[in-house]
Amino acid sequence: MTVSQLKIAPKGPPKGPLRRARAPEHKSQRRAAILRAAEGLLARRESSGACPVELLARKAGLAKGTVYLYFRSREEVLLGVHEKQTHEVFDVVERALGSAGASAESVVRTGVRYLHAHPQFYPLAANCRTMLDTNVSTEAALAFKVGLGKRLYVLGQRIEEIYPGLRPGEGAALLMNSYALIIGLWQQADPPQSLRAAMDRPEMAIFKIDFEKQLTAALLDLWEAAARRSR
Amino acid sequence: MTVSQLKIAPKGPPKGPLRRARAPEHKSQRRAAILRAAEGLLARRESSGACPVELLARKAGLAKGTVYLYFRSREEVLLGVHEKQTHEVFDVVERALGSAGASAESVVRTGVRYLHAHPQFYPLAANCRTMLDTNVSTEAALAFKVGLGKRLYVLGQRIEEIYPGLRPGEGAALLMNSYALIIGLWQQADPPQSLRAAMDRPEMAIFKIDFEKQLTAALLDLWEAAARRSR
Amino acid sequence: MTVSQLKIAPKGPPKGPLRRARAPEHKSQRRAAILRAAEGLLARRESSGACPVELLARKAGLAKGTVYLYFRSREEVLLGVHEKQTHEVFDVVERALGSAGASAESVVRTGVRYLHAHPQFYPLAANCRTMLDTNVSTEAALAFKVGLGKRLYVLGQRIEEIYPGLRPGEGAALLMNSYALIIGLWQQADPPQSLRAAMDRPEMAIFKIDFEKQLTAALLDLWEAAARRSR
Amino acid sequence: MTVSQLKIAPKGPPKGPLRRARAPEHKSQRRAAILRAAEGLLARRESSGACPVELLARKAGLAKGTVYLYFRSREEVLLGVHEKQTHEVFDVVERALGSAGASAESVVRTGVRYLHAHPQFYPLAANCRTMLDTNVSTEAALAFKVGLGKRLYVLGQRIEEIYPGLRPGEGAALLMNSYALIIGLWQQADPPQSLRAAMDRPEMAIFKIDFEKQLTAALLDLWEAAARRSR
DNA sequence: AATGAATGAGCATTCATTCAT
DNA sequence: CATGAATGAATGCTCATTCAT
Repeated sequence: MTVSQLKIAPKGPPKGPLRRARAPEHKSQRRAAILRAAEGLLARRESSGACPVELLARKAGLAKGTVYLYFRSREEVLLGVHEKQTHEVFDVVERALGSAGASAESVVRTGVRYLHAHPQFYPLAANCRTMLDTNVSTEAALAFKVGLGKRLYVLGQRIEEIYPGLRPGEGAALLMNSYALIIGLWQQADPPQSLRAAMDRPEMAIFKIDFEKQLTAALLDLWEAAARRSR
Repeated sequence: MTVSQLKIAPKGPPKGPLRRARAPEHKSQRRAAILRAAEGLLARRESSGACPVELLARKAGLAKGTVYLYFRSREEVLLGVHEKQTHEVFDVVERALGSAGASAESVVRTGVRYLHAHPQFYPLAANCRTMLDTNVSTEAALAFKVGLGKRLYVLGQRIEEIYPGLRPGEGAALLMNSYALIIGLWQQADPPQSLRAAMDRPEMAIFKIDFEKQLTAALLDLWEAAARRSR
Repeated sequence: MTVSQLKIAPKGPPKGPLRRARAPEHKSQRRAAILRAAEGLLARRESSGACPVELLARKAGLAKGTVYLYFRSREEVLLGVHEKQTHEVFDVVERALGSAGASAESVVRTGVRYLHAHPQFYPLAANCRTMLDTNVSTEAALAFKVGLGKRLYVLGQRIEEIYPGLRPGEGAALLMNSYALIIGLWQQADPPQSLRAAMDRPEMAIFKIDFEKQLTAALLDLWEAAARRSR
Repeated sequence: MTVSQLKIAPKGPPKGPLRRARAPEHKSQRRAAILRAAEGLLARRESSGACPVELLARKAGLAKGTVYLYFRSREEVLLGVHEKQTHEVFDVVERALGSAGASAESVVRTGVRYLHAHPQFYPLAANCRTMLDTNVSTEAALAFKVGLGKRLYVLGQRIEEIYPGLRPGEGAALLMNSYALIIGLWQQADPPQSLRAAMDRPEMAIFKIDFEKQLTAALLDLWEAAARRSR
């Protein structure tokens, strides 16, 4: 083994070329597979959005170029992951809102519990604005936003049914506020990598909060204020 | 005009001969000048935080290397800007809390009004978590956080004086929640560059919110919930 | 001609469309081409080993990034060149040792003659230690050294066959000493660029030695001393 | 302490400006002090020649700019250190050659013993050629070489007195060969930083030589060959 | 469709040297 | 003379994206 041969040795197990996705449903499957792989990868990475396409692809068992057959840019992959995760959160909230005896408390607690179990949601959500500003086509950004808007609309209406005094749009606003609080509070509460070790210092005590508890309380404040307004 | 400046035609605005900052107070001025230049630059840039050091330096009328005499990395400059802006917000809140007849409403409105006049605060604040994770020394991250924590503590206490029923720490938590809501809601409400043109479509109507109004309302919900709890 | 090459006029020699090296043997060829290009470049450069990657790449008809597909760092390219040259020297010595009637004199003269015809060997060899200390992975440094060691071992044994009285290892030591003398003497004898013009001054006469002659004589002293010891 | 103040805090103990060196002898003293400081610094550093001027200056208790009052470039400082060390080696050899009953063996052993006690000599000596090629004025390079040449001449003559059969110049050549062997063998034998840990592997055994012993033996071979020739 | 070799713009950072103070 | 702030050229390397195979 000479010096220059070092970089040439095959990096992984020799992969044969993947079976080709020809039918449309196969394409969707592959797209989803990429998103799933990316999600798994981001879950482990602390650096919120930095993630070379090479890694995404390898994790999905694909070659780099293949990713670009399904997404227009790296950021659109990440946006896709974020979109998926967001809709999953909305799914949970939707079910909670639809269940018998749904209340602000039950919905909020269900949502927070879900997020606690799926923390990979946070970093992408926190980076979403930056992503949309960077290398995402208007088309993709629009698709993402419109999809989000629809859910906000539908779920907002359901909330307005629960709290009949709310004016039109206040349900959606409540959701948006909740979403904002979640993202914002995580950004404050989750210590960055470089501070993990320093969190035990007395000066940092003020930041050692019980994230879930404080979030739940604040969300309930928002939801109950809305409820009160509707009476 | 130094020798090396003569070699090639200057690329940017003609620089006058730069006075050297020898005295500590001059150094502080220069440091502040860099921060001010960066702030001005970021205000114009949509890409929330990305900004080549070369540009920062040129905007400040300095050479690239000079920036590194005052900051350890590009990210620490940005963190410095964010720190400055955050303390300015806290200053405003502090004054509002200290004025006679301070109420949740007066404080919240003052804060929101200030932010409305200083929108350059938002993008950096939204990116703060990412910045802290990227190329910022533990030392700098700690200095930033500790400084923030102190203000949270002091102002939190003042809030607890206004609302005497609050338990210790609830004032700071209220501030943190407010901060979170502000950042989070801006991220949702401020349309990214690529969507500016598309905001008039009907599908996007749900996102065309009156940011200040909705923020004020939500903040008041939080603050009044705290007040109610303290009774 | 790729799209991006069209954007700006090419800075260097016009590049034909580069065939992609997919098969392992093509990769080896490309790797060898980079080494060859680097070797050629270094031969012209007096600065013994400094050479921007950009230049290496251009000389090889490649883009900068491509070099990093085949080598981990600039220094590993140079180490690769040095490795190649060193093995070529060893090849020559090996052949000389294997020929009928091989003697210290014949081997030494053959080696010196080869070096005389390939002076590009010297500057890299003289810089080898520095290279290994700078930006070379342990892996690469090890590969280089182990490869070298094997040849020293094999050739050392052959020398011990010629001089049967040598103790095990003395053959390799003789080679190493010879190598050391070659490198060391070149460093003394080859005038640096800045002194080329001054070599005719009387004070410098002492350094105007007949490099090949003095080297040959000293090497023979070493080899014959070994031979004598073995009797 | 805010983020941006971090880089401005004074780095060392506050130094008053140094007493000015006005008289010529003071200048020499300062020059020597810089060389001494640099020597001390390089002794600790494994990376042979890399050493920011800032560090050199700080180690000497001076400001960066002051160094440039006494040397034309960083490399000329290093060359100065090397020159100093080389002359110290020659001093030792000179004394050994001058002592009663001087023999090849006594001189060689004395020299090797001295080097063993002053290993900081090696890295600079090994880098000398590169230094002379990089950023050293012809004037400085010439001064260095001429000074070296004089000593080679004087000591060479003394050797020729000991071994009366040597032809003129063979004494100096013997010295030069010895010097070459020393430098060259150190480069082979001293493992670079990245390989320190790997030296215990069996494949590396061939390089785990007893440097002093092998060097002494080889030097004696050279010197005794010269002696024999003179008979 | 899939691959991964090739590309090269982009950028942070270092550091020798200058020169205003 | 001494200082150290200011300079900016120099450069290694990454990585998103393209496109020949």
